[in-house]
Amino acid sequence: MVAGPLPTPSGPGKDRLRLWVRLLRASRSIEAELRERLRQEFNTTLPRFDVMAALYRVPEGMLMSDLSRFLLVSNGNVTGIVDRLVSEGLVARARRNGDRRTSMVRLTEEGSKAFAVIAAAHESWIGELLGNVSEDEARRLTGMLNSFRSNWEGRE
Amino acid sequence: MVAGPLPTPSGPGKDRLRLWVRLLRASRSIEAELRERLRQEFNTTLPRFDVMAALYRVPEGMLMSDLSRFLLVSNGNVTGIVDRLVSEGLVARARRNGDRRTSMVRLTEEGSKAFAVIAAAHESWIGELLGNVSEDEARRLTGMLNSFRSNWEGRE
DNA sequence: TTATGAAACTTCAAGCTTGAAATAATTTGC
DNA sequence: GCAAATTATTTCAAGCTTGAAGTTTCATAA
Repeated sequence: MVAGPLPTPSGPGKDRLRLWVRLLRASRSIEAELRERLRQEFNTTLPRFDVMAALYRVPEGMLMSDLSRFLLVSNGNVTGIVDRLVSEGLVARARRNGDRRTSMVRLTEEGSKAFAVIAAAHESWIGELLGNVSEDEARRLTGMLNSFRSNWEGRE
Repeated sequence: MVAGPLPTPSGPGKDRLRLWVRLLRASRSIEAELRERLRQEFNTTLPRFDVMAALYRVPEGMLMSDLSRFLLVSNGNVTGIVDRLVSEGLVARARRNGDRRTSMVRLTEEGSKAFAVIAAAHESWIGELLGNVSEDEARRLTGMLNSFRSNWEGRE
């Protein structure tokens, strides 16, 4: 995945392959740095941050399945992460009257406060780590990344 | 990480944050698709593919530590993946005379043949999944991604 | 009704991943 | 030479991740 043959290859499709390798290396580097800082500064993890970020947008909460779809991870995965967040008092499950299979998951008051602090740091880290990209360039890159999403997304 | 607040936020730094979210979602989607196909078609995993791809470039082999640096994963991680590849007969460890702490890890004949087949499929998958990106656009995107690597890389 | 199927979750085993601690071998400084 | 520091690797516990199998609840319809 990450490898790029050393005598730089050429041929049809090689440019896309190279793009993918770069994309993956970029996101892995940034992820590694964020994970490290989240651990050092806030004693938390990236998956927990992801879940809290998703919930922060929606005070009324989300279903487990919505959460898993939104975060692009499996159902069973979310169960474990939410379990840990619940045991830390940052997240709460609320059984619903209508459908007893589902439960709304939401940030607790404490979780919401904690997340706001972490999110502020997170945003400034991103600003630092992507500092070489101008705001304008960032917008253009974002647009280009959008364009190739449609190709495989929404198939499941 | 993946979350983007729904009432689209604005302000200084928001464009970089949005870029990061897109970048991460893009690479996660593609990774998920590749992982699925590697499993279905070749009964293997992304980490194993990564290790084999790294080794394929260098017939004489790599040290464990070079492998871990190259793949941006921890040392202990590589140990486990290489262990499994060795038990599958795809990779071999060779103790060196010079330095008995280290061992050269290389693809076996079988591993090399197997990888060539998988790599061809992989490249065509990438061509398919990034089909919306023209070759020209791919080159430009790659260049832009390069530009912001230097900002945090090579710090450790 | 009531069975049949679908949907929302959880559980589970296997594998991946990390950071820290442990081992072993080499290098450095005295 | 030899202690101390460094380097290369493995081991380990904890957590993340997946796909598959299992449970409970709901929806459909004969």
